Amino acid sequence: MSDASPPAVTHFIRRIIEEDLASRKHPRIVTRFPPEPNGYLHIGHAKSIFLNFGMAGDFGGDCNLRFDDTNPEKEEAEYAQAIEEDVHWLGYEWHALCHASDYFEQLHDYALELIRRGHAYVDSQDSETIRSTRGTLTEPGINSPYRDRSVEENLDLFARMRAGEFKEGAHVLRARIDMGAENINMRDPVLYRIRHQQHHRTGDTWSIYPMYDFTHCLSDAIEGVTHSLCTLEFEDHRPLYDWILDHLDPPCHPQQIEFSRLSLEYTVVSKRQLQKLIAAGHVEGWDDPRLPTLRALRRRGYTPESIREFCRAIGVTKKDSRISMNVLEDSIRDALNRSAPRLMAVLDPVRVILTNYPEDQSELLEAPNHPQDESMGTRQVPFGRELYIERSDFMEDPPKKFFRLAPGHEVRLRYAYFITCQEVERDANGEIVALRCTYDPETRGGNAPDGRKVRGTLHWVAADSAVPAQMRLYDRLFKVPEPASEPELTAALNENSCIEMERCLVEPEIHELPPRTRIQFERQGYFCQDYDSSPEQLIFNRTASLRDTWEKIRKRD
RNA sequence: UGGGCCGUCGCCAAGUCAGGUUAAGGCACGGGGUUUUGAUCCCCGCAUUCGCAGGUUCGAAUCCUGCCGGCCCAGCCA
Repeated sequence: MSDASPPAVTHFIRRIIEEDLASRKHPRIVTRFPPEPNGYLHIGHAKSIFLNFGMAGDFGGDCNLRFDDTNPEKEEAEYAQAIEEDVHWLGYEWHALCHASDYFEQLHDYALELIRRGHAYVDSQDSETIRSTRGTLTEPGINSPYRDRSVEENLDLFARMRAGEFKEGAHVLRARIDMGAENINMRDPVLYRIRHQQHHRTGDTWSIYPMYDFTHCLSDAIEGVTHSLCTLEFEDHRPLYDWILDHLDPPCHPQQIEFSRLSLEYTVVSKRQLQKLIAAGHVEGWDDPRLPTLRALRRRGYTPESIREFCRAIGVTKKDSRISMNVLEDSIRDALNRSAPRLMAVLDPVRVILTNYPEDQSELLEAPNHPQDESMGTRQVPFGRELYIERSDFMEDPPKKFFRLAPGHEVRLRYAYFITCQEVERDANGEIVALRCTYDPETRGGNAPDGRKVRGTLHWVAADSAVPAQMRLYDRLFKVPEPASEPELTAALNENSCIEMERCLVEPEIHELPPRTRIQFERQGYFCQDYDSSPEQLIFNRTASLRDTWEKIRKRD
């Protein structure tokens, strides 16, 4: 239980920054996390947040949160709000909260300058024509007939585009680069398009909106970003990023560096696919605990530090990769093992009657709240003649390696007594309704004075004080590691991704803990109360199960 | 088939730019120990080999050449 923070992981971006600082290329670094406010953040965004904010933090620089809000038809203030919350929840504070839309006027000035320098022109072809004249991967494009308009005409047309004189699609502003470029992004890319749409921040003041490529590099430059970190698919855009900055006089020329995006096994992160699952009712919403969105992980019980640890563990490279769920699970188990107080809860109860325990007697037994951390204190657990244990902890005809309860077997009830099963009671259908057991009064607390050992220790709750609860046991959403490449996404869904246990029982101590406390129900896993939970109707989400070696052995044999 | 990028253990990933003896670490897996959670924790094992084939060199995962495999790009999306 050391609290030494894990060593910083070295990677190529960290090394570039170290070199730039050492060479005094930059006295200090500035990064930015630039989401488009058109959806909720997910675990993939966490990697980028961790990288951008992490590098700034590690080197004493700044990281801005910048909304890349250049497309009014897809963006909403609601998403921006949620993104701010999620970044904060992950544990980060931005240096400045920025919006690309804050730069619309400056961007427009830069566009004017590009036109004056003869590097941009207004094209009046329709989008269909622009597409068909762009060429293909192997053939060059052909010049627009409007490519050689005079600067004056371009300026006039662009001004009228801004003034809203034209309908959408009538004209666009294009960079004048090279229709024969091998890199398709350099074939006179569109810089501005006409959109008569309400923008969530600028309202109807603009009827032209800048494209990503024009906006991003200049926004970075305006903010003094030194290292513009983005994912691999923008690699082909870097020449354009540099071209725009090289053909204007921006305050600085940031360096774009690309890294591979995160993909996780057994899940999907694309907005389109998540939306589909929600719309079809396969999950409850954007914060359904089975989803990889940050809101969902939070609801499920993941801690911000466990997600940061996950991001640290996976590293940063340019290699396409798919991370195993085990890594995510390991990070939350590690965090919660250290911090979660322990309690007992029985998910699928079977009654136990201690035939030799006095009627109407009860007592309180002391139990530590954490087996390795005494500072977490102890609690009193009520015990009595009638108890409940886990149905799966009893087998009438057990295999040899089963050292839980069985007829004639003696086991320990954790922090309580040794008990021995004497009799099995069944109802008319043959269902087990109760186990009649005897207890050994000499073993109070869980140790036998004569030194005899038992192999099994079971969790339990007392019948008259246990608190009813519902538990939701989550598992991977899909049954295949790469659902996104499945022909039919929904066919790959794991039908057991959420198992609701309705008749669970929790020891009464639960009422002493704050509702969002992440706890370990011993031998079961880590849980926390769901948003739907109330003191009258407790509902728990299982964040992660415990490692289960017995289950592994059982399956193997 | 144009351009860009990538290939080190089942999954991640150091190391590659400035070649130097037996290729970090994590997850997973296997074995053992401690244990009142079959949890945790601790120990041990886990790539004679770095996509493949040649070449340079006293010496190559690192340099050169040629292959093979994978990802991305033809939105007035980001």
